[in-house]
Amino acid sequence: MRGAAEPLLAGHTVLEVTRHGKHILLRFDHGTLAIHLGMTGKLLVDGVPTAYLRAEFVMDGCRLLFDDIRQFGRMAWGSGLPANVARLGPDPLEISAEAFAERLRGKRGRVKAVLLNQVFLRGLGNIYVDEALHRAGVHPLASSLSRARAVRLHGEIVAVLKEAIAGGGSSISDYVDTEGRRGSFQDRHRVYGREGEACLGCGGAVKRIVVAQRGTHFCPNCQRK
DNA sequence: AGTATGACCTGATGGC
DNA sequence: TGCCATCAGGTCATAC
Repeated sequence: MRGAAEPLLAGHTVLEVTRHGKHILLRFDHGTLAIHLGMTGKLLVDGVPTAYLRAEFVMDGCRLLFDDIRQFGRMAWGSGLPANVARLGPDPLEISAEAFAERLRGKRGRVKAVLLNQVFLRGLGNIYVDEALHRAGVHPLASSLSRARAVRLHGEIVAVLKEAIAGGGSSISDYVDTEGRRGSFQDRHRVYGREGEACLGCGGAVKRIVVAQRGTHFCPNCQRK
């Protein structure tokens, strides 16, 4: 490895690669390296280094590059899990609908802000929150949901994540996988980035507001508080 | 506990 | 043509 973590990792072996929320975990025999891609980060296998190279992992058989134009990405190390990773909430694909509903019931505040909070639920970013809320018919400013609506929301979160993963993710500008391939899910966004365009459900105009300091896209007709 | 604001960072975009 | 302001978003620090 070349980069800040070189003395820590030189000579050690990657035992396993997993995902934890938005973090990619490289497990070693003496601890775990968590990599967060931020917005524009990329992990590239045998890629071409750019001016934005953050780290290079030189391994038997390949080189793994951590490239990040905007430099919002970060790496963290822990002898177990890094602390900022260990404190994250449950994975939406693992928690049951009932447990999700119960967890949401204990939260006050706007549902969009709650879903973006990685300590509440790990892995959802701005795009997928907007998409899941639209599918579930829930207004981003809703502040308390019935149990039935919470269960439905969980189902739509799971559906959106599974479809996005199957589509290779959303490549708005920078995202590519380790082979440099763009995702296709951006073509299936129903509200995100579609301000002023027709809602695919009712034909009305998609509206954009700011919630929790994030651009928020929704249909005022299909999504209720 | 919630909400808001600014900082970080660079490229794309629009106005003049 | 070119300069400048603005925007995009994940997380964290800080303040109310």
